[in-house]
This record gives sequence, structure tokens and C-alpha cells, in this order.
Amino acid sequence: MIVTGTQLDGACVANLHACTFLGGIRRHYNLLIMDNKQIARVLRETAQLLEIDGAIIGRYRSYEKAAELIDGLPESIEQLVKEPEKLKELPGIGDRMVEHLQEIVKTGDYALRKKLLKKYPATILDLLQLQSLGPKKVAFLWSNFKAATVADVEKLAREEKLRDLPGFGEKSEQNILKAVEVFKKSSGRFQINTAEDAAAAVIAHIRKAGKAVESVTPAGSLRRGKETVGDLDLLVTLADGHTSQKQVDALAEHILKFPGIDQKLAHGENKVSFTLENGLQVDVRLLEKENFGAALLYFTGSKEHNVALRGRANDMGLTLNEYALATLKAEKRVAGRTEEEIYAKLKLDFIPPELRENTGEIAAAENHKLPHLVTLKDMKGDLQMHSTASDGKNSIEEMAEAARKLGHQYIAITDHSKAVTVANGLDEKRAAAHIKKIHALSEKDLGIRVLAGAEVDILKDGSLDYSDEILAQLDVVVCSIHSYFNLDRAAMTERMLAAIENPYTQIIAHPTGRLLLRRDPFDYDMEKILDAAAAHGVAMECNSYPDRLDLKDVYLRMCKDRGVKVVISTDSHNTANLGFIRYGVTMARRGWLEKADVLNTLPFEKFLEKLRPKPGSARHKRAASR
DNA sequence: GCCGTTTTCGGCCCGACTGTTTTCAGTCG
Repeated sequence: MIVTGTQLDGACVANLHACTFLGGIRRHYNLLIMDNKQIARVLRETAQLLEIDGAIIGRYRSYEKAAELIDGLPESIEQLVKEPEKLKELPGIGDRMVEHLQEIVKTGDYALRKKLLKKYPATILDLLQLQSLGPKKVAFLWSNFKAATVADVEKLAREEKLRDLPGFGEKSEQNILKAVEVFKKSSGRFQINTAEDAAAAVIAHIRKAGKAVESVTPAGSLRRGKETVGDLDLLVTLADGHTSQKQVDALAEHILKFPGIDQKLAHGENKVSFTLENGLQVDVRLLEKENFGAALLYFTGSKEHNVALRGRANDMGLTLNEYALATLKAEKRVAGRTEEEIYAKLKLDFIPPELRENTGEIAAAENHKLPHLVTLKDMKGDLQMHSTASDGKNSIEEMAEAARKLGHQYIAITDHSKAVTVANGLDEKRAAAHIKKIHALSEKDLGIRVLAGAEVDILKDGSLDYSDEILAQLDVVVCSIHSYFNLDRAAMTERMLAAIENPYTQIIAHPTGRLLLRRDPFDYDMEKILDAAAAHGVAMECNSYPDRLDLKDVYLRMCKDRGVKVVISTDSHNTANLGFIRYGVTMARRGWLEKADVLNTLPFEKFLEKLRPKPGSARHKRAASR
């Protein structure tokens, strides 16, 4: 089952429906490269180790804060450490943190973390993943039993050695065993489509409670459109006349009868939590209409966005919690029914959920500079899909008809090139015939324009999998990598650069090659690649397939900053996949993209004009002469 | 470790829930 944006939530998805030199050194000496994500992880681990070590709250929080900041930073720390004064301008980064960052960039680690890891084994961090175990209990288990792995803790629980310890009991022993099972079963995150389907099923069940329920709204990372979701937050507002504790309890009882429940986790006055059979945790909050806006804001997050909003509220003499925005001293309610009124009272424009990551959206909202984000209805075409000619399940005609029904004005059929033998990639002879077939078809009145494209493989050395002769016949050349995923950073960067510099390349598809929860992205210098894409007029794809969602938000924002155009495509392998475009649009929104940043929001003729000109074309000659 | 209209010390978001207690610590989001 697939939920539409409107079913999911009005506010978030309503509008969905509605240095060369350095490079040389690196190649020679293979110097260590740390990206922001890795640096953030080192700091986050330090914070966790400090907390286990019993450090005071502020000290470990400072490492947590620095990790959060760096995680969402568009500029690379690797570059920034060369300018310590600039780095220190960032909130939460002081002299000591700059020293730490310089050491991390240089060596991949730093003295404080190394010191802590002499005291505690690295595996102790896994224990924090276990539900019901936090830093205090983990520290206790370490000091008393030298327990440092999930297996150690499982053994202690099975031998019933935990129940008599202070702060533990029979129940917590059982909870730990449950948590161990969950830990073993999953990495703990789920793709957005999995979370959406689960949300739709649970919502349908809750609605069966009838008139007691006024509304059911997903919050959390699902509402923010994150590519993976850790757990599901659902907000239920109670209808007038159904707010007594007895009625609320009855509703909670009803919710806990949802047939897909694996384990009941919590059942309080206004919250029930459970896990589904696939391990996804669902938290349902039951609340009064009066508090809906404050609760939606709070539970949508992100945590970082909320912390920043609370700080802003405090600066204005106000306090913000999940019930209301209120005055600090008199505790007089100022707002709470809708998110709009809370943002307004905080003197901010309404911030779309996809932007709520504390990466500049608050300053933008204050100065009326928020982007007008691209919406699903802006989309006029889809530039990557497969037909039965390679590994698709539907014919060209069927794909065209399904796309027309979705409201597209044009599509490109982009079957695989010959290198991808497992996907029945087309050799040059078949490709030539395929192009002719598509061109013949496009002569007919299909109610939609069909372009002859190909998903051309970028080979190990960066050359393309088709001769110039074939490339010249294609209307759209989409290039991507399907082999040699593990080349080192320098080689992968050179490979991508060569592909971009090829005059026939127009779009780079699923540029980082990541498969969510399964495969890491390729290692290459994204800044260099995007600079080259900008210089050559090559567009980057935002692949909508829920296993990919590639490029991701941070990189899309880098595209925007450099003027690199983005194409949102589905990579459909059947007609049903075409609807995935909404995930791509959501990712684009998370990347702050506006309609003008996305090429396939343009009508057909304009789109063709903006695509990189083909060699030999009048546009190409004009561009070359400039 | 960072920061400042509560500024060089003292606080760091804050409330709910659970399981352990018998008034609260730890965990979670």
C-alpha cells in the first residue's frame, strides 16, 4: 500500500500534491581524507564515551553539539581547519575544539578519544544502542562485570545476574533481552517507503476508533522526509467530548489491538509505544487539539531544530515545550494550536518540515529568505526509466501511458548499455534499433513526448560504454556507474571527472551509488565533481528510487550553491515505480531546491534548451564559440 | 568544552515514562 502526500500530512507534503595541487599529492601519498560525516562520528563517539565516563553534562554536550553542527555543515571541515578563525565563528566551536578538529583531519583520530578508548573498549558504544540501557547503566555494567559487548550483556541477563543490581530488576532484565533481539535483527533504520506503508496501516487502524479521533498525523523524520526513518511518531488529536482519561484509555486500548504489533513497549496516560513485526518502533501520542501545533512542532523535530527554537524562545522571554509557547515567568500561554502561530510568535516565517535541521533555516526564516521549495506538481517529466528492452518490466508504450496519467509532459526511456550484462544491457546494434523504435513511436500522438535515452555506463577508466556514433543518436545521455565501486578516492574522482568532461554526457545518474542501509556511497571529491559539472553544464540526478535517494540533501544544496542543475528522475523499472518521484521531490526540498534549480520542471521545449547541448548541434557550436 | 542583556562562573532543552523505588534515577526523544 502506498500513501499519498495528502493522506500523510497536510503541512509537510501538501505542496507535494498541492585544489589540483593537493589532488596530486593525495594521489601520490594517499593522504588521509576525513569527510564531515566521519569527523562528526568521531566527536559523537567521544561524547558518548565521556558520558559513560561520568563527565559533567556540559562537557559531553559540547562534543555532541559540535558533531551535530559538523554533520549538517555544507562546507568541508577539511578545508575550514586551514582557517581556524573562520572555524571559530561557528557556534559551539572554540579553541580546544579547533585543535581537536585539526588533529582529527590530520590523523583521523585525536588524543582525547584515544585516551578514552584505552579505558573502554570501542564495543561499549554498541550497548548504548540497546533500548533501556543508557550511559549510567552501561558504566555500571562495565565497572562491575567488565561487560563491553552486546553478547556480554546478553549473557548476564540470561544468567539472571542483572535483576538484583541497584537500578535493575526482573523487568529491566527482560527488556534488555528484548533489546538484544532487536539489535541483532536490524540496524534500526528503515527506508522511507517502508515507514510510509507502516504509517498508512497504523493510521487506518486508529481511524477505525471512529468519532473519538479528530486527526492522525505522522511527525518525526518521516514528516521531515528523511531518506531513512528510525521510528514512527504519530500524533492523534482527540475530538471534542472525547478527552476524559477514561475515553483516552479506551482509545489507547484500541490502538494496541493493531494486528501488526510485535511487542508492546509502553502504555502511559497519553502515549502508547510498540514495535511492528519488521522491528519498526511506533510511538503514538494522544493529545488535545489545543496543543496540536506545539506537539507537531516538537515531535517533527529535528532535535537540533527544536533546541535552536527553544533557545530563540528563551531569548524572547518565552519557553517552548510540546504543549505550548508560553511566557517564561508568568507561564502565560502565547501559542500552541498550530505550528504557524508558534513560528509567527517567534517572529519567523513558517519553516517547511524538510528544512528543519538547524542548517540555516532559522536565520533564513527570520530574514524572509526561505526558499520557495519545488513541489511535486512542478514536475513535468521523468528522465530515467527502463523498458523490457533491458531490465524493465513494462514496454515503452506502457511506461509512456503511465507517465502521461501521472501528468508528465515528457519522459526519456533510458535502458542500460552493454556493460551491465546482468540487466540485459543493449549492445550498439540493439541500441541503434531501440533508438529508431523510440523515434518512430514518438511520431505518434501519445499525449506525451518520449525521448530516446540510455543509461550509459561509466567504465572503470571514466570512458563511456557507447561509441560517439551511438551517443550522437540519443536524445538524452544519462551516465552512471555500475562497476568497480571501490576504487580509491583519487581514481574515482578522476573517473567521474572524465565522464563529466565527455561532451556527450548530459546527466549523471545516482551520482554516489549508495544503496540505503546496504551500500556506502563511492568515495570521491564531491566539490571537485560539482565544480566540473558546473563548468560543463552537466546536470546531476536526484534519483527518486527509495533504495537510493541519490544525491542526498547536503549534496543537492551544494549543487544549488554552484549553479549545477538537478534532474529528479525515478529510475523506474515498472509503471508503478513512476510514483516514486515524490520521494525525489522530498529529497530535493531537503536540499533547499526551488523550481528553477530543477531542469525537469521546465516545459518540454525549454527543458531541451537547458540540457547540455549535444556536440555538433547549433547550440553546442554557439556555446563553444563563446 | 563553550558561552555571555543572568559575562569570567555557572549553566548547559525539557518533560514523560518506566522501573525501581517509597520520592526518584535513568532513559528516551
